[in-house]
Amino acid sequence: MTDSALETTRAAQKERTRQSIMDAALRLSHEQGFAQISLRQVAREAGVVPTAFYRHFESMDQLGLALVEQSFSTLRRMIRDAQRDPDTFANIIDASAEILVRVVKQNKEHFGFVARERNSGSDVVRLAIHRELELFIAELSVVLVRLPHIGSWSSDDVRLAAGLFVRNMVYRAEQVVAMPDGRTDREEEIKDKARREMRMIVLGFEKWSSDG
Amino acid sequence: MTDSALETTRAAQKERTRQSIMDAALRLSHEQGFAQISLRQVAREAGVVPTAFYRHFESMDQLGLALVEQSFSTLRRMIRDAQRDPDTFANIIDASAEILVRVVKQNKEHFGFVARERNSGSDVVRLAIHRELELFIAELSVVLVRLPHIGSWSSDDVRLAAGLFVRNMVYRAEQVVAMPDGRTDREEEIKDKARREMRMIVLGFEKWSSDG
DNA sequence: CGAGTGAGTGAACATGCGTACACTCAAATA
DNA sequence: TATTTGAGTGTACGCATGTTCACTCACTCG
Repeated sequence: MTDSALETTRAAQKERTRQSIMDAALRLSHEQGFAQISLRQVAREAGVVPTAFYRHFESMDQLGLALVEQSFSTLRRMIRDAQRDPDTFANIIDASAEILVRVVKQNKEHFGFVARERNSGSDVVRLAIHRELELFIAELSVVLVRLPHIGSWSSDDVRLAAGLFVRNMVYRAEQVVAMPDGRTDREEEIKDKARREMRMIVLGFEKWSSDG
Repeated sequence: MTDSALETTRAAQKERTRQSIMDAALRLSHEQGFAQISLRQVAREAGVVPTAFYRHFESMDQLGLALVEQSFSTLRRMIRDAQRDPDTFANIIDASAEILVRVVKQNKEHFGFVARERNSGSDVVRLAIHRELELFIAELSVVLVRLPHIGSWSSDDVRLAAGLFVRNMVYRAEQVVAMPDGRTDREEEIKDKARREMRMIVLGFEKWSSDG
């Protein structure tokens, strides 16, 4: 009846199994891609019999949707933290590069999942990711519009700029995910490239607004 | 013995079958992704018995590599044509947007294949695509370096800029591929967005060189 | 405490898969 | 013309898959 940390109730045990299925799927996806893995593989990796899978998800597609949701809640936490950080407005570029690399490194499975499944796999998973990325771009637009040069732009232009930013961040996130664990030199290199790219884009912003 | 157009020699027939296998794979990939399709599906779609597949490719991976090669030869022809076109230097942005949409529309299967399989599927196909994209970025760098503002940059910066350009073009190419056939309004919209994005990036180029 | 619920089990199934093998029979070659 | 070659065939195999069904038995709740 209590909901303490070491819960042994039925509901808590079910939740634990559900999570171990999701973790197993994330782990296997990392090596083969979500669309390539089978229900039986997931069940095996999760230490559960294939039929037990159905107690938690009605199909692999539903599992995929759950993973999309979980991954993007990580992503949203990232942008929320970034907005709270006072450095963000002082120097949005360095702060963004820093936060990007740090958070992605801490959540490789989730970001890897989004980056990988964004353009492949089942339609339902791909569409869910694209919808979430659109939402993410919309959120970033709200942040951008408060920046010095951008306040006066059309909302269409802001969206376009936010899209450029997000797609570039997703690309660099992919590289962080692909990075071998020990290589902090590669990490600095990626951070530096992300920084320079963002600077190029932001410089474009400035010129854009002064032109028109 | 002659090599006329309607060749019926053994070698010509073999080539025809090989091509029909590649076409079948491209068609099926469009709907399910290359990694999801089976050797037997490909053979069936090509109108050939499964074992005949092995007369032409030793595995699905080898088929995938052949498709990467064929797709990129299309891409390379595109950039070569763009360089020949005198308008390109006069107005690189409008010309690029125009060429991008036109050529991608004419080769949806190939561009779709590259866009889709770039981040998924078998390791060997993914790595081959990334290598080819690096080559493509290198080629574009050679074009960029001859533009007014860029001549004085470090080669590292040129590469970075070329990367921004190529990744954005790949993204817009994806959209053209995903576009329903009749929708020329969507086509103009994509072209317009590509143009504005490239302008933003290029404006960044100008400021970059005046700052640095 | 005693009945009922539902997470997890284990056997069974039809299906599609990759690949091995022995084959045919037209075109190429000698 | 007689022989060789090799693209395409047909059968057969063992294996992994998704889903079904009847089951157990610990936990929940009246």
